[in-house]
Amino acid sequence: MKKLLFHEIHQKSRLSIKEVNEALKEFELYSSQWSILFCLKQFGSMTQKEIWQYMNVEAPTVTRTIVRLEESGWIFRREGQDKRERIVQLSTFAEQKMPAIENRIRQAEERLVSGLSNEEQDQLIVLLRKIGMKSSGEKDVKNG
Amino acid sequence: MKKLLFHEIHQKSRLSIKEVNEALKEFELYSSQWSILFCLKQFGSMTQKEIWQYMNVEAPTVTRTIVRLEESGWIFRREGQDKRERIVQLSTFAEQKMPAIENRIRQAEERLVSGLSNEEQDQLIVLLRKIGMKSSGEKDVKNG
DNA sequence: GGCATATACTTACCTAAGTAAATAAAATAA
DNA sequence: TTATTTTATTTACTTAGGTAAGTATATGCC
Repeated sequence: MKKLLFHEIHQKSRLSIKEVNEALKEFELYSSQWSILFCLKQFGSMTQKEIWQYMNVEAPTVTRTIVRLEESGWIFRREGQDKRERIVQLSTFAEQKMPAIENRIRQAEERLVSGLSNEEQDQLIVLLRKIGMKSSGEKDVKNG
Repeated sequence: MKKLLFHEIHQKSRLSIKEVNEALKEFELYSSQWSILFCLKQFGSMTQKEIWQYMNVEAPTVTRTIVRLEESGWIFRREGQDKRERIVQLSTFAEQKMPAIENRIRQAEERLVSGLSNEEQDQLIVLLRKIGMKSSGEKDVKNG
């Protein structure tokens, strides 16, 4: 019986999250919090909308995680020109800690992919990125 | 800046789950419920432990999902020889519905992987399965 | 047999992600 | 200008996953 790709991805995703959470324990962070910090590290200050759009999650998910990151001092928020939006920024505390955390994460990730050669790792990313991308010009699902 | 594999997998996992949940709506099922039904379809009656071991999740997760599947009539449970364990079995209702649901899921999955050739799809599964496996051959849990 | 340990499952509580609806500010139409 | 619609964020509630601890049955050792 042919196994579904969906299940394979789902399982490896759970496995990765578990590994990352384990690695983050010493920093008292969770994987979703890390994802946002990593995002801010790359792009600098961002509105919440920019964050959830980049991360491909919904707005409420980001709200919740951001609130916790703010409470624990990793980020802070300020008003933008547009008073609806809130601009998120890393705290200096976070800025200082980021390199060590990123190191720890890459270390965990290396363990996860230690069974793959470098070429295989690159190939895997290429293939993953093709998931959910239409082959030919097909209608978008947005207005179903 | 090199993007982390962890994030790629995580994103595609969420995307797949969303797609699968959408496909399952007409059957009033959720993706995790489907995963268990699919498992039982493949292997027949199983104890809860066999289910969570095969699915690589923790026991409480399976308990919760199984309870809901039982309440909505998709499965039922009976005692085994060992009175601690509970043997899970598809209901005849579920047996009848399964082919249609599996069709619907495979259809959703085809949309997800429509950007990949057949060779790429096979390659992707091969690479995914190597994640979390140490370079020197490690044993699989229960490959059906 | 009786006590200690192990096993299968459940309960309680945490993070994470989703949808739907509420709120507040901005943009647009009348 | 005022009224309507759109947009950014939040709140409430649901599924889904995890860990830790509790319960009931099996198993081992004395």
